[in-house]
Amino acid sequence: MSASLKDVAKLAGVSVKTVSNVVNDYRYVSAATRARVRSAIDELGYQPNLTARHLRYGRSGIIGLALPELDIPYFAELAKAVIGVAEQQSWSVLIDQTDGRGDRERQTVSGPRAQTLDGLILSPLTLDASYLAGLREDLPLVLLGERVRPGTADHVVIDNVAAARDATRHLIALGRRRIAAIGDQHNSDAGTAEVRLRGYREALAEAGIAPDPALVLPAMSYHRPDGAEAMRRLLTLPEPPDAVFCFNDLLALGALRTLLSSGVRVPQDVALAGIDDIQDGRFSTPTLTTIAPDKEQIAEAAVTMLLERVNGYVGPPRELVAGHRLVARESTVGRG
Amino acid sequence: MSASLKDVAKLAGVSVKTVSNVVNDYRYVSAATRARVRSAIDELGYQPNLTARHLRYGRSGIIGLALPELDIPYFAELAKAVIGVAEQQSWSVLIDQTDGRGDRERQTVSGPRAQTLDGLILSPLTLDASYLAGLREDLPLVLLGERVRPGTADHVVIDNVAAARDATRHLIALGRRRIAAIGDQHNSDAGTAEVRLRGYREALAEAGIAPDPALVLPAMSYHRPDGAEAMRRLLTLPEPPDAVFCFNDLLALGALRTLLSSGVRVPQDVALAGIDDIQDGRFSTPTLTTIAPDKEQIAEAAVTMLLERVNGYVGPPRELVAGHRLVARESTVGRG
DNA sequence: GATCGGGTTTACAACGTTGTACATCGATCA
DNA sequence: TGATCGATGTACAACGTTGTAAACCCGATC
Repeated sequence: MSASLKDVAKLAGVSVKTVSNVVNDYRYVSAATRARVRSAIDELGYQPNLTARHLRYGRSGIIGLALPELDIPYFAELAKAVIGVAEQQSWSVLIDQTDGRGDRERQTVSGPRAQTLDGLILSPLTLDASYLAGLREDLPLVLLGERVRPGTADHVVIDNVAAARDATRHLIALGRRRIAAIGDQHNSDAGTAEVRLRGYREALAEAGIAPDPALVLPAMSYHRPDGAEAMRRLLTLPEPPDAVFCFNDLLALGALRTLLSSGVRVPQDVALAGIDDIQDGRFSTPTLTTIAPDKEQIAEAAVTMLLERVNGYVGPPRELVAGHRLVARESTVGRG
Repeated sequence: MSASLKDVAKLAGVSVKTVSNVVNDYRYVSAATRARVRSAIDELGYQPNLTARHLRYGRSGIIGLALPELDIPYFAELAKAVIGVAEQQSWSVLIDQTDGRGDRERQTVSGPRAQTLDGLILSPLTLDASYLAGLREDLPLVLLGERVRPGTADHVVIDNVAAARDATRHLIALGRRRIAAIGDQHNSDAGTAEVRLRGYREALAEAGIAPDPALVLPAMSYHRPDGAEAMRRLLTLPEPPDAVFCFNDLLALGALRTLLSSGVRVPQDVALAGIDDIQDGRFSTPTLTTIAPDKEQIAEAAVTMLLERVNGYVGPPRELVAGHRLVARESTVGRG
């Protein structure tokens, strides 16, 4: 058992509250008393019991971070950043993995575990409207990503239309004309897939390239095997693409695997670009051209907005658009 | 504010304790009362306040997982598994990133944040003896990995000597004779590096291959750039290796990058193997031969051992050796 | 008809903390 | 000299929960 205020008080011969006052640097404690209490604290190795504090304050000091899976590099890197930022402000982060399943996501936001949280940063995959219904109505919430109707909660995004457009423009600028897209998803509207698809189409339109529906491939999820599979199908087309834009880097790495093991040269035969700038893409061969979202900024903004809400800020839902930039690597421009 | 027992009690016209009894399925509550309380609970949407419970019980329901960095795939995959197992038993996991720095690790185990934890799973990089001194002496602890003198706490490992030996044997069986090792670390004794180096040497000795010190390269840390850099140096040797065993997969992926961008063929010119079986290695080109530790088993064992301690088990420190197996892929055996 | 016993319910205290209100004290001021 | 003031310290209650012990009620027992 660790020492409590009571133990310290007894040892120092003062009241419990006085010890509490010392611990909290309350102004009106005489130097003598303070010294006596301090030494008692040291002697007993007292550390305040955070659980009791949290009960008293009606807060837990813990925010939740709900994301699909930690072994997806983008989310791992994001989690790292979020934890880092939160830690700087003495907040702890509890990670919940939703597996991208709607029921798990709902449970996360409404289950008893959510009860302990002072706020939640949610990076949903399947978020629909019914979702927010289950919410503790007083739980501060920040949403990450695009799959949300604006106006439901604070959220942090990147401009996915622009990101996809930038990537596609880059491929066009290289002289490619048959540009495929991997990562379409039919079921979800207003999802990431839709906006990235829009950006892709806009870039094609700008360049006066007629869109070919056969070049737009769906992906069940956004993992490497999905990209590999989609690429296999693209290679069977009578007229295969000369460039592929994948809606995230994992899909691109999967596609890359298929290309290389099929003897297709990248980027000579097919140029390849993704989104996320995960670390793997910096060490693949060829290295992967990608759109790099500013993850630090995203994490920083998410935590900041959330803590503002936790601290009582009220106001209409806010949206922050974090920056992104094109990082051209070997998979499109070859070896410099 | 969410409803408390008191609110429910008032609505149902019973005492607070009776509501508590209903919530906890206490035996002696009449059917009528129970029904009345239940409906009051539903009406108010009552959910127990876990913070208060934890205070009452002297527990937080939260275990810590301290690891170097989440963006290292091995740790991300491990974290995923640990969180999954803990969740099944209704425990929450709080992740702490130590960055592999000793001071951060020490802070993790002794700082105020540790105060809230019921137990800690620690995967240290620089753990030394002074480390455990700062520990809350009553904090249940499970250590992961090898960098620990046995006898200090429960810990879960794989047989790193055997793992390294298996990988090296595999390279030898392919007919390679100049086998390099990347990942040596001088400063730490009894660390992962040392045991893996030992396994490597044992396998060489078995095969009657004279060890060449020039083929053993250190790595500052175990990230991709370290592997890439070490490989660069190996390639400058008058007699470069025909195989490389890296002490983890990230080093191997870094080395692979260097090899391929130098025009060296893998595995024809140089065969390559790592340890960890991270997902990247299944989609690199060539795919990466590796030693796969049973991460599920590790996570399962760590959580189980920890919760046993939390639940009062006392006894001498235990050690569990989790399984591992060789996964031969293209980087050694080429394309099947 | 008083006693017993078991089911059922309740009041109270406690986990460790801090806000509020009040008590105490010495010094200052009219 | 007595009132006032600020500095310092304290007792108490409360956050929401549950263990303990005791109270209550009813039917069965003697």
